[in-house]
Amino acid sequence: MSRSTVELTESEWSVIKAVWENEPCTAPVIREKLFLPTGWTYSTVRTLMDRMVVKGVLKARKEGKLTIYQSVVTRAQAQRGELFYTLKHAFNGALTPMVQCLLENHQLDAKELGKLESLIKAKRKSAKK
Amino acid sequence: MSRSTVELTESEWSVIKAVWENEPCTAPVIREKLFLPTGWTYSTVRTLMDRMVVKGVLKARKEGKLTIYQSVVTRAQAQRGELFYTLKHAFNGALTPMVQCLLENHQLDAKELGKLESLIKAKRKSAKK
DNA sequence: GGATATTCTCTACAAGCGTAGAGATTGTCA
DNA sequence: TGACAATCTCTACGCTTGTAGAGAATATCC
Repeated sequence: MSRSTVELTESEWSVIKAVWENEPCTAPVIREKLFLPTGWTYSTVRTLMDRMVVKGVLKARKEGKLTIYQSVVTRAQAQRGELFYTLKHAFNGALTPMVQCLLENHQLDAKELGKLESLIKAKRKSAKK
Repeated sequence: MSRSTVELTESEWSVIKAVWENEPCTAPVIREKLFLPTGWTYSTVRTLMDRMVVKGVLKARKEGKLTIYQSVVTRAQAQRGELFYTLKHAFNGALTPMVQCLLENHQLDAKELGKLESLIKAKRKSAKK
């Protein structure tokens, strides 16, 4: 697990999500996918992607005149990074208040609540041994 | 509830936490509190705080030559902002996977698990009616 | 009333980020 | 072989953020 916490901006989140769903892929493909929600030009998308390569969250290789991009950071890694950033800064590392905040400000149906309960049960079991 | 989602940078989190614990207070007090963890100079802290006033997360009033600061955004609001940002971007709004990620990457003792369970139970009860 | 300490104001600067245009290359098809 | 179309490269510019110094204003104490 190569860590060292990933930090992504809002725009970078848009890009990397599109990459995850289309990789390996070129910048024009990503621009295409993001055009409706963002309206970004090719230049914008390309700049974003190249900066993400520098940051190490994407990698690029040349194939003829095309540049092919792939993710370096997995979705799970990025999620962890974001979530633990929040846990640390907003909740001083305390998990329970975080979950509490989540529950208090979000509508959940019985089904989802049940799912959460079984997650906890499973966790309890795995922790025991 | 005055909302419209708050966004704070890492530095701003440090500042506002210190403010919550000391308000109403002056910039030198905050600088004092943050000096050990950050090493920031007075100028740095002051600039940060004034920018936060412009953003509307702090407010300032003059009292003689002193400037007294107070928070505008509550801890709960800031936590919600941060948490829902993460929920939206990293988890596409899906709460269960978010909690799952949390549980999978964090050590929890039986006591904490129990607490989480009772949170869920309480939620279920309040949702029912 | 001058020396010291405290706090303030103003200005600055480099890096990061959001956004994009201009023009060069290259591939393709009539 | 020339006209389009697709893609790339390079450059830029304004805003935000992290960080802070220089010097003015004010209070304080001998």
